[in-house]
Amino acid sequence: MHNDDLILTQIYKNMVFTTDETTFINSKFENIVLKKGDVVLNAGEMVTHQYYIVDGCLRTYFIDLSGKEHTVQFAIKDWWISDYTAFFAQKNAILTIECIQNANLYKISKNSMDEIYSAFPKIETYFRKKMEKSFASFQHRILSNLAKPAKERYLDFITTYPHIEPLVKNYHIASYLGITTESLSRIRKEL
Amino acid sequence: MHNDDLILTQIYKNMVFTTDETTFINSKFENIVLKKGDVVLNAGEMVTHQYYIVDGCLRTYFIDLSGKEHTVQFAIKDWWISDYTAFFAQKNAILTIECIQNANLYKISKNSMDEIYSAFPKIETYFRKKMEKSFASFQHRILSNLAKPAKERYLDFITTYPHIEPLVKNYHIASYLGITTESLSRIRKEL
DNA sequence: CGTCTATTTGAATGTACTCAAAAGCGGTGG
DNA sequence: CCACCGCTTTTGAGTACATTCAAATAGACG
Repeated sequence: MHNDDLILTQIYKNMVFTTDETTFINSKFENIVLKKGDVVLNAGEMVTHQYYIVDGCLRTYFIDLSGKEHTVQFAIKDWWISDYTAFFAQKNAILTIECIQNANLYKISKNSMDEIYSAFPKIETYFRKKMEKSFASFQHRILSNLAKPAKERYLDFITTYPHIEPLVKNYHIASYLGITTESLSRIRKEL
Repeated sequence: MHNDDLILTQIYKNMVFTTDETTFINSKFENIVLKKGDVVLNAGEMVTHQYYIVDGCLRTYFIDLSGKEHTVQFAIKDWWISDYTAFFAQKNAILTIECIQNANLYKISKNSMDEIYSAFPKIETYFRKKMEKSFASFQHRILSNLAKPAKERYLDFITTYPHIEPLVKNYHIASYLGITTESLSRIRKEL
């Protein structure tokens, strides 16, 4: 299989395109290889792209006024990642995107996405539905943060994302759960 | 102006439709009048509709295992409200939608939305963008909950939603901020 | 083995919580 | 007009949980 075909078969599963369409869409993607520790996007920079993860693990985080890091999202194989708030509005990032396990990505610009949307309404539908799922998982996380104590949130995390847990450090999980590393350590001791 | 025209001019501002299109879209909406205390949707029920608010104020809330209420969203004039997680997936609600100030709504079913989407891709784009904004505000709230102490979250709330604050009780705000009424009272005393 | 990073442990502190009770506010009916 | 009732907010005292800061262990890797 030709390398360019790989993008579409992975990203737009179950969709059928002509050769011309395939060529058009593939021309909008660019491959990137990252090493652990690499930063794809720094807070403050203009956000022009979103990233599809072929393999590896990344996270987005936010640094608050007191200097503390807060992990917003982890992302692994077959997930999309960006600072979406800034991406949608074409503004400067408040999040930093960092590679935490060697990764292989495809990036695509917002402009290219918009071109694809107008050329292929099916893809807009596909992304609207993805967005709806993200919306649902964000809402679930808000409820979880409001309603559950740290220990249960930790248990939820490791059961909901069993594939992510082994790829990330405990202090990443702590910053995702909104607690300190020390508190997470104490929670883990109780289990 | 004929009453039916009102729906479209309010909801789909800046979009132009023919008479037939207007008739088609308007036929999908149904008007509802609610009084303070009325419940539009109960947790556990199938979620088939979303609601556009012409006037009044509603909220969605979640009741956790210990019986505590957690307000997920407030909504006023010109906002949409539903249990979107359940609405998108056509599942049973985990949220309850309650009217907290006499309200006038238009409701529309998911099926009707899908029909409108396929007939008018512009409307799908419009809703995708709305979804993107909701996504952004949810993310903002997650960051805010993780990064800021209760006092700042309260100040953020009253400055971000000055039109909502006078319509809701303090205990609603507390349950939105994730703190108790007593804590909110103490925070307010300090200001 | 030594160094760097990550995790754990301890002790003191602080913030928000629970439970219980008092005060404030708004509307209704006598 | 005022007394009463229900609902909302406030106050107080004791408690629980997570935090901070500092230091000790445990792992990973050259």
